[in-house]
Amino acid sequence: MRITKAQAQENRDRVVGLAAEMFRDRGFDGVAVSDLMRAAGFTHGGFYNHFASKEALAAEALGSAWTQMAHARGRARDLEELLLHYLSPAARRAPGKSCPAAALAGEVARQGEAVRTVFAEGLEQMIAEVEAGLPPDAEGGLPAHDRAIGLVTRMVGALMLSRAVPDASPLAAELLEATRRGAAREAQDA
Amino acid sequence: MRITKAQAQENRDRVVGLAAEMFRDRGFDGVAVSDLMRAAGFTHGGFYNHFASKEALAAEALGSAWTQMAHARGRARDLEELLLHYLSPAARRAPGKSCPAAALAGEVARQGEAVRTVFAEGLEQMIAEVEAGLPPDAEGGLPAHDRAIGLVTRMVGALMLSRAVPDASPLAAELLEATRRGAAREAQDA
DNA sequence: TGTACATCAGTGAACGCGCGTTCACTGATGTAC
DNA sequence: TGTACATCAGTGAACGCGCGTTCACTGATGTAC
Repeated sequence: MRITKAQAQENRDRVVGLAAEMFRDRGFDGVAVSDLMRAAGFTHGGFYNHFASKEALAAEALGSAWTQMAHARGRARDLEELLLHYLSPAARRAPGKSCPAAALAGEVARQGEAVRTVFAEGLEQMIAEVEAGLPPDAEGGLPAHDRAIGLVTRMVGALMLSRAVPDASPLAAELLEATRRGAAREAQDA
Repeated sequence: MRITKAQAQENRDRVVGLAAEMFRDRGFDGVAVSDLMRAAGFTHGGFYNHFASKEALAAEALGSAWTQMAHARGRARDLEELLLHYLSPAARRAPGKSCPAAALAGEVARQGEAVRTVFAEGLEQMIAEVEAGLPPDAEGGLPAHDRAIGLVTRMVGALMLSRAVPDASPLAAELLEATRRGAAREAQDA
């Protein structure tokens, strides 16, 4: 049953990519190793040929999710367009294809150092990119770094809270829309 | 072994109160029914004399956590003092005694309707209280409700993200401090 | 280039463990008279 | 007020189940000659 080294690498990549999506959708605890391997088209026994543990995969999958997110950010022309996508009802409905922070921050806080470090790196990069898209500091205004942190915490908080509230609740949409208005204003004029 | 009705009610209350703290500290999945009952000084078998299921308790405990939080908010003299407590390193270190939203929003999104409804009610109340503490609308500024949502999403997002990042990471403190500065400014002048 | 053998990705059964929940039981409390 | 019995909060063993991880095995690939 041995297969090509290239094929093995491809299989491994598929598992990591699937994990990046499934973990965001259902949480780390919500995805069993056997679920994941079955989704990838394998039996669960082979998992440990590729990964030292489920937590080691979690760290890798989180990194992969951040990379995907960074690409999605790159596709937006400016901060306003980014906000529109980030805080869309579609993003709310599809955590698996959206921001890792909004989907996993709560669980990451209870994970080991490796996972948290990867989380911090991705978050730092997100803040830096948002900061780069901001208008220059106005006198009497806050420095761009503070403003970037304010925007990112608002984006993540709003998406997360909107998902926690019942789908039919007016709050679900309101959180996204109000944050979009408030954040867009900050993205334009300091 | 039967005990007084008053004693039984007291025992039940103790379990709910403990659950409110333990769930915030370790997440719903991180607290076993037997853990909880042992912490309350009982064996686990009696749990179902009081609660229909673990999820039913989760809904009640979340309500209890929100009530505690509302009392803590009431103790703050103004929005700025509230921010100072909410975004303090002490709050970061003690999720069990802090905001239910920051501790549980991610997991709540994957819970049943009952839990999510209780979550929405507590969040709505928090937004309303923050709104009541805001300065009146300035012309050309955003309405107070939008500003309140902006503040709450920032507070929750910042606390949550700060906890997800390694304790030693500069980001952990930076997220809290930058958000405190930015939010305090918004709490004062529109 | 061809042959012999070591490697190792994937298989599927098995492991120990902790989980949520159920249940027969106990005995002090609550209640009907 | 006193007595007889039903109630039910708490006990602790047991349930079925799914989890992360391990392991002996398979057989095509990779490698040494």
